[in-house]
Amino acid sequence: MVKDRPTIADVAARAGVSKGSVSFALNGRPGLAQATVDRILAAADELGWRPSNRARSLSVSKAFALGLVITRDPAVLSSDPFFPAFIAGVESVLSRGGQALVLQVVSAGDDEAAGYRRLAQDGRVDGVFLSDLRHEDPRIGLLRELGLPAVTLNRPEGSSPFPAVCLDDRPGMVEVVEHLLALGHRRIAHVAGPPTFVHATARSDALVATLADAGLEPVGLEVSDFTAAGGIEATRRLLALPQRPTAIVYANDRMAIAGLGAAQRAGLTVPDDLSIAGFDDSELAEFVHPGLTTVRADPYAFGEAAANTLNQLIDGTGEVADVELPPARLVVRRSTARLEES
Amino acid sequence: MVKDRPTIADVAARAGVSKGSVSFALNGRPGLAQATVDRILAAADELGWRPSNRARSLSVSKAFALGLVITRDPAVLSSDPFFPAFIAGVESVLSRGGQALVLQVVSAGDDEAAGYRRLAQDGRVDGVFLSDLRHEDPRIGLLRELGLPAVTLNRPEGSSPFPAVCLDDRPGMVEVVEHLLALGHRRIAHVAGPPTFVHATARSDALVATLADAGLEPVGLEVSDFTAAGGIEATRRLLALPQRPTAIVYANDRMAIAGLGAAQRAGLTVPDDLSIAGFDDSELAEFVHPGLTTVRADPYAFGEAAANTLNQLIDGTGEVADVELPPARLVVRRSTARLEES
DNA sequence: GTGGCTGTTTAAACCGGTTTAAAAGCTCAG
DNA sequence: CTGAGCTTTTAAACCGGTTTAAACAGCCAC
Repeated sequence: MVKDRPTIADVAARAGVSKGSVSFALNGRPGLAQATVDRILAAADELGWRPSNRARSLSVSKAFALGLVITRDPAVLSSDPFFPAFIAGVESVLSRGGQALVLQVVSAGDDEAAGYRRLAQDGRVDGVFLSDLRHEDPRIGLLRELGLPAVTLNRPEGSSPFPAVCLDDRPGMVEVVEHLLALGHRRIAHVAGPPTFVHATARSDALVATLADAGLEPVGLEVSDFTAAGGIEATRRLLALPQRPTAIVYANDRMAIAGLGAAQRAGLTVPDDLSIAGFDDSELAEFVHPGLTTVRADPYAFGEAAANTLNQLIDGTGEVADVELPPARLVVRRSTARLEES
Repeated sequence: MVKDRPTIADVAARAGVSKGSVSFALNGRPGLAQATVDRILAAADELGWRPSNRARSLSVSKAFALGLVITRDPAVLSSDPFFPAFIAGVESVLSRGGQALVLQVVSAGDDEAAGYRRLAQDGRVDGVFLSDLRHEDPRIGLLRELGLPAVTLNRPEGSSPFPAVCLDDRPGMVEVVEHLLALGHRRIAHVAGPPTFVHATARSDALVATLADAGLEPVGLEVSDFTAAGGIEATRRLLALPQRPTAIVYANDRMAIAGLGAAQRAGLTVPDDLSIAGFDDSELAEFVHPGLTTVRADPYAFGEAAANTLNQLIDGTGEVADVELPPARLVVRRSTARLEES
C-alpha cells in the first residue's frame, strides 16, 4: 500500500552504477566523472530519493540533531518569553542543514544530569545548548565528561571548554538605572532573580554598581524567583518598608507586571506614586497599563548565533570563536516617570 | 582518549554467546534458557552497555521519537501559555520509554507542509501531534498521505483517520457567560480568535449559543488574532461603540490582559465600569490588577494523554480510542463584578 | 608488448543492532 | 542405536547508508 521509499541501491541500479558511486555523487566527493555524477543525480531525482537519516546516522556516527534541555518548573517555564523566540532562532538555522531540534524539559525537582546523560548516551544529538548558566555550574563538567559538544549562552565564570555566545544584559540594566536617576529617583529598590543564575546576579550587580556610581545604594533588595507570584510577594515587602521606594526595578517582566498589579492593588498609581521597570520586553509589557519600561534583547538572534556556533564546533574545523551579540537596550514606556516630590 | 561505548558484540563475547542471543535476552524474547539470560544481562551490566539508538532505529525502522510542529509566528508563540506546559506533559511520558521529542517551529509565513514532510521523510519521528486544528485542516490529508501516525488535539470536524485527544473548551465558555449573566450583565461583547482555528470558533460559538439561550446576542463581536496587540485594537473598537458593552469576554488571556490595559488607559475602572474575562488562566492572570476572571484547562495532562495515545497508535495493537479530558473550568477573580446600573 | 601512470569505478567491509533459518544438543520412544 | 520432537543457540542476512582498498580502463612512453 504505502510505497516503500527508494534506497540508495535503487538509485544505483537505475543509474547503472554501484552504491558507492551514488554515495560519492551525493556527497560531492571528487573522483567521479562529471557525466556519471549527472546521471546519478538525475536518477536520484527521478526516484525522489533522499538518503535515510537513520542509515547515515549509523554509518557516520552523527545524529544530525541538536539538543536543548530546559530545566525548569513547567509552571515557571509556562510564560517565559525567552525560550520560544530562542528556539525559533535555532530552528531557522537547523531547518536549512536538515537538522532537528530535540527538546527535553526537566522539572526543577528531577535529575537534570540524567537528562543530559540520556541525550549523550542515546546519541540523540551532536551537541547541546547550555542555557540559564548557574554559578559553579555542574553541567559544564558533566558535559566535558560526557564528551558532548556544547555552547554556553553567555559566559560562565571560571574556565570553560566550550565556546560562548553572549548577549550582555548589563548595559540594559545600567540604562534603566541611569534613566531612573535622570528622572530624579533616589530611593530605588530591586527585585532580583535567584542568585544561583549567572544572568540574575549579572543584572543585580549592574544595578547595584550603577547606583554606587551615583553614590547610592538600593533602598530594598529582594531576592525572588522570576515568577509572578514571587514578584507579588517581593513587591509587598518593598511597599511595606518604612521609607517606601519611589522606583522598583525587576529582573524580569513577569515579576514586574505582577508587581505593577500589586502596587495598584495597594492603591498606588503607577507611575505617579511609584515607577516600575521590567526586563525582557515580553509581549504584554507594551500593553499593560501603564506600558512597562523595560529592557529588550533579541532572543531570536541569540538562537541563530548559538546554533551556528554549535554547528561550527561540531564540524570541528579549527577553533570556534566566542560570539558577542548586541547588548540588551532600554525601552522607555509610561511606567516610569519623573519623581514629583510631594 | 574517550573510551568507545561497548557494542552488542562486546557483551556477546563477555557472556560467551552470539550477538543474536544478547539481542534476545535484552528484548525479553522467549527461547533462551533462564541461566543464559541472566549471564547475558550480568555481562551487559558490567560493561555498562546500552543498545545504540541509531542501530536500533535502522534495523527496526523506528525513530523512537515523536514530533511537534508549531506553526506560529515567533512573536505570537512567545507568550503562549499552552505549549510549554503541554510539552512538559509530553516529556513526562517520553522520558520513561526513552523516547525523544523533536520540535519544529515553522513561521506563519513559511511552508508548513514542508515541515511535516521533512519530519516524515527524514524518518525523524514515529508520529506527530496535530495542534491548533483548523477548519478543513489540510494537514490531516497531508499526514495520511505521508503515512505518518498522528493524534489530533481535539476533534477536527469531518472524518479523521487519527485518534483525537479532547479537552473541551466550551463548558468553560458557557460558565463564563452564565457567570456574567448572573451578575446582571446584558450587554456582553466578545473578542474572538482567528476563525480558521477550530478552538477559536468553538469558544465563540459557545458564547453566542449561551447568550442566545438567554435571549441575547453579543453587543459586539470582534475577530482578532490572539495577540496582545490585537486585543488592544479590538477593545478600542468595542469601547467606541455607541452603546458600550458592560462586559467583554476574550478568547484568551493575552488579549484579555491587553484589553484590561486598554480599558484602564481609556479611563475606565475594571470591574466597576467594565467586566473582563479571559481564557487560559495564564500565570499572569492571577496577578494583574484586578485579577482576571478566566477559564482554566490542564495543558500538562493534555500533553500526557496525547503522548500516551500517540504511542498506542504507533505500537499499533488494535484500535486506539479517543480520549476525553476533564473540560476547562471557570476561575472567578476580581475583573468581573455585579453590574451596578447607574 | 609491457610497464607505469592517472582517472574511474566497484566490491566488500563496516556502523550496531534485529531477525530468520538452520544447526546443535538433549530427551525419550521404539 | 536411531530418529522424532523439543529446547536452546548460532551464523548469516538485513536495515541503508559510508568508506576503503582494490580492480579496471585508457593512455602514453619505452
